Amino acid sequence: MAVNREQVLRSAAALLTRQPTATMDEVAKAAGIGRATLHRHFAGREVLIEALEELGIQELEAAIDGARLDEGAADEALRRLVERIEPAAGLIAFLVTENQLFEGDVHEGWARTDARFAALFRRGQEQGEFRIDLSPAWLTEALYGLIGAAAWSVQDGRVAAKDFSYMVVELLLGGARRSVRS
Amino acid sequence: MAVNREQVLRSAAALLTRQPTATMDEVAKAAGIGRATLHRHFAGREVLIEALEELGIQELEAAIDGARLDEGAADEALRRLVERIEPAAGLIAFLVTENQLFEGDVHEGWARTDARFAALFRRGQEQGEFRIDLSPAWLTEALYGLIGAAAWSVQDGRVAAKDFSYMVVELLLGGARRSVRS
DNA sequence: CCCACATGAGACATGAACGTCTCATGTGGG
DNA sequence: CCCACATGAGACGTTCATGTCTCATGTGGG
Repeated sequence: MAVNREQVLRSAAALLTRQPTATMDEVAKAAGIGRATLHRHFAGREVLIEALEELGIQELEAAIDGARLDEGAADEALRRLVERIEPAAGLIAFLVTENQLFEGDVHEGWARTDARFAALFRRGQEQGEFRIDLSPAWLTEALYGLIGAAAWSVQDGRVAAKDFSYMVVELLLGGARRSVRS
Repeated sequence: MAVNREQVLRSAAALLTRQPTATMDEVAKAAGIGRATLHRHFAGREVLIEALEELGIQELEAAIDGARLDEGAADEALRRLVERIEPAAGLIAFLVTENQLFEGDVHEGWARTDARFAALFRRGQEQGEFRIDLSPAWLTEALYGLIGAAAWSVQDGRVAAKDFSYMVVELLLGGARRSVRS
């Protein structure tokens, strides 16, 4: 009887990832509930987006935790990270774009994840694994960008879904990893 | 007296790049003209976006032409390309996001530029400069993604504007260029 | 078994942006 | 100099999504 909040959020995330401009009515339909019920659980579109942001950050932080970024080689840690991010890539891409669109204050959680990403890149630089001429801040932004590009490409069928993790990690690592150069 | 269409498009591009959800009224204000006049030149928001798309593709193709992608080493060609794209990066990022949002048929121009990008990457692979385990299609998407990430980062002041070209090219090339690996 | 309560469907009001229209104005070209 | 014409300001009607409300319904728990 009682609506499963988690389930509603999941279906909303899935829909909005594909169709960011979807109506509250469409979100409700996608969740298999009425628009009124949707409003009873999420007072408005803004609240719904905030809840999705909460969910996305939660999953992102879970991925970071699970990847144990401070253990082992930095490139291996990055590999573990992207693999764990993949399931939430679509949602992350949606939220990043959403944050780009509206100038309202950003959720504090993003600062936390940004810092943890940057810390990984900094560690890699200090240990001599990553090149130092690309700042951790840029590498962090680039990671978000590549995740979004890959998520959209897979969604539109331009590239195979199974290659997601490989493509992102290999492209980013190749650029971030210090290599023999002339 | 007569409104300068080009100038209106430029200011609209500048505004929408920063604020993609800007109103027609805001676009008009930004151009220093009345909303009615804006409507006289661009029948509706959709028409305005189409005109901006035309402008963006035009600049992108001009950048591609100027970069002479089929001359010299592929990595140098890519370097020339990104340098010439930079001035239009914000507009390109806006248009790519816009295309991602709406499911309406995409402008044919994107297929042309995509093909020329992919051709460059393919040439690099065939000449042994670029690694072959990342498809030209993915490298093309990654290039768009990195350009967008860099444009937004610069816009928000997270990274320095002068580093734009260097950051994009170095990260993308490092990943695409075949390097000594274990 | 029965009632409380969450739900679904839909009506209704609101607000925002859009597109159209009118009219006064001022300038630029003939 | 004078008139045609593009412009600016704003009023107006329309559409669309949103948010609120009511009411009938059906189920689940006591």
